[in-house]
Amino acid sequence: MSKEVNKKITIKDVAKEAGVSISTVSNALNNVNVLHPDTKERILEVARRLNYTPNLNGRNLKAQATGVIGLFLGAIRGPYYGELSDSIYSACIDGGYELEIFLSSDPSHIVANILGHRVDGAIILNSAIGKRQEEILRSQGIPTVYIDRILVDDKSSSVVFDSKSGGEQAAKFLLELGHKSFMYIEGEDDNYDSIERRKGFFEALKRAGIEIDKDYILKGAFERQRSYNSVTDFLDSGKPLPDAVFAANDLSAIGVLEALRDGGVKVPEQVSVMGCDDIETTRLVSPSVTTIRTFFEKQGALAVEQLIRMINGEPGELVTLKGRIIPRDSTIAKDL
Amino acid sequence: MSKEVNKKITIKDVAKEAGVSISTVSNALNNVNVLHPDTKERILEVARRLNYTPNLNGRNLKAQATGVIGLFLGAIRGPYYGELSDSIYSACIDGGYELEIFLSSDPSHIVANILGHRVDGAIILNSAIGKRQEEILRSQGIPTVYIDRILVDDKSSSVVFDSKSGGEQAAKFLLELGHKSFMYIEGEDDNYDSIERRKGFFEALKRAGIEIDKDYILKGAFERQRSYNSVTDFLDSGKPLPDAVFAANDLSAIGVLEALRDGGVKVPEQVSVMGCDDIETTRLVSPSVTTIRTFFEKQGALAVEQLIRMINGEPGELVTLKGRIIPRDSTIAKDL
DNA sequence: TAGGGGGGTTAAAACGTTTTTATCCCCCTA
DNA sequence: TAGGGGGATAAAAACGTTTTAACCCCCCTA
Repeated sequence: MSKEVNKKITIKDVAKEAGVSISTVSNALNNVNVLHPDTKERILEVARRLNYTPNLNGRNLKAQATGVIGLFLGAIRGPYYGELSDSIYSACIDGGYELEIFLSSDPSHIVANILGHRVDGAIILNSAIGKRQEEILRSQGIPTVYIDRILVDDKSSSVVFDSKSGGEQAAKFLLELGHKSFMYIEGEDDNYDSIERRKGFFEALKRAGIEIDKDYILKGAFERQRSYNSVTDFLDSGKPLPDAVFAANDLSAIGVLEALRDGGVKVPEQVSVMGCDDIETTRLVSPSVTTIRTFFEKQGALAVEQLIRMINGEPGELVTLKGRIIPRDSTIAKDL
Repeated sequence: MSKEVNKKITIKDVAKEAGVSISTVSNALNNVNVLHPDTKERILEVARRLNYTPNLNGRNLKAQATGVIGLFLGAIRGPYYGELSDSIYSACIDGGYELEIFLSSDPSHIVANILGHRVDGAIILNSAIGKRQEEILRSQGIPTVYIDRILVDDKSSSVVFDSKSGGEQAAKFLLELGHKSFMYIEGEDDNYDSIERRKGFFEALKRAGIEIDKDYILKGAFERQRSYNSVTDFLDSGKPLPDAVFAANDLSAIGVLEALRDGGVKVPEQVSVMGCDDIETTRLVSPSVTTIRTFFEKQGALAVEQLIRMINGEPGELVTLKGRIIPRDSTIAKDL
């Protein structure tokens, strides 16, 4: 069980084999049009034959720009991150950049990777990042796009779903269906979207003269199981049902649906339920879930666009996406 | 719009600020216990104050081993890759390695990244990789784990779900429920799992004296919509319904469910349906879908384990995971 | 024939680390 | 007092690139 030493092919090997200097090889590979066509062709042939692949550490060490964009996530599982990552990837390629994805929930580790890899820019979707890390990135002038918080300056952009307006839309939609009493299932504590959705929802209801009692604000943590439990506890308490439930995201709404079904409550006949995000599963469960599409594929493309703008020297911006209500079977007009 | 030059803090800056040489700084940072405690403390303080972060390109250029494992995927979206990636990440951390994820469907680009980043090992889940790339990796002695194909040698391991046995399990389960006539929804063409699942399913049925007619083998391509369309076309043809449908994966099974529902066929009363993989959605739809759990979280951990074994000089292995039937509401015993 | 010019190639420096080897200085001992 | 030893620090080489500046030849022109 010995760690084998595997000699990798370097530019030096190619040079020796082709009988030229390493600068000549470099020129041949990088298409600097200064070489004799025959020399160039010979070198390329040798490189191909030896399966030469440039050591990117060497290249990036020398280069002032690496051509790499880094995406920093806390985790990938779930219905959200995969789509987002794929769309970010496409946008990077279209923009002429490479993408590298780093998973981590340790803030200083994340910063070490951003700085250490000398990425040209970073896209961050990670609630673990704190003030101190933001400050370091700013002070070192790394172009950064945040997707789950708002922070805008010369080198920082934010691309966020307008969650407050989402909450307002939900309230408006449910009010127009004639509902009068409501329940809200909260998202994760301290989460930007969670806070804003609640704010928008509550303010819109207030404008319509409606307040929500504390007992009708339940914990959901953006999770299905957590929401299921909260609603089940509520049903056990015997309090009167609300006309409608707005959950901070779709997973949560699906948990609500299950809890109501298991509790013998008919949706949408007795209670209307709606979520937010429009993940695929909302279409597959029955009843299908009314929700707000947040276009998170688009968020990826916009994030990359912002990042490339900043890499090119332009200042950061705040980009906001509005949602759109997708009516499905879990909501129905209240018959009076 | 000028590309700004951002001078990054290097070890040299720290050395100058602390009034020592760069070797001393390096020693301080890497905990080589040879420095005077005061010097060390002073240097660490300066490094912290300047937000110094080592340039990994420099470090990796020098090092013979980078401590990095690379995960190479064609895409992340969907219910599968996210979970897998997360579990690979955890296993890497536990094993003392960093993980970097690269998205790409261009085979030579993938090889360029594996070799170019000098990762200590690679995990590949990408059907785009071909013989030529496998050969290059082998010839350069890069420890590699394949998750969607079988290739085993000194530096290559494979960690795959035993799809053939999965197909057999499905057949056995449905036969025991008393079903006599079957439909199979195929996965993606040329895909390892698709081929094996079919083989296992068909062979087990054959042993029971049952053959499936060509008209009852439908295209599904592992996709929900594609499967929906195929089944809908089948219903339109007016041919007699089978007792049970086995779909090559869960997404496909869900598409079948929808098509049957929309075609007025009751599941499981008229037709039993089962899938494979046990993605979360199978629990959420109604009826919930009977399926075979493939433990793809475990696959990640096993892949990393194999990789680390090979990095330490041991030869590759074939690791096979057996599935387990998860009975749910979409299957029922045939009443005779 | 001397000088200039230019096409083709190479030498050398630089990027930021780590690591091996050298240096320095002080104290101890003979 | 000379020499040795050892603790602390520094110098220098090396990793694999890219790039700038230099070089070498040959041909052309004056």
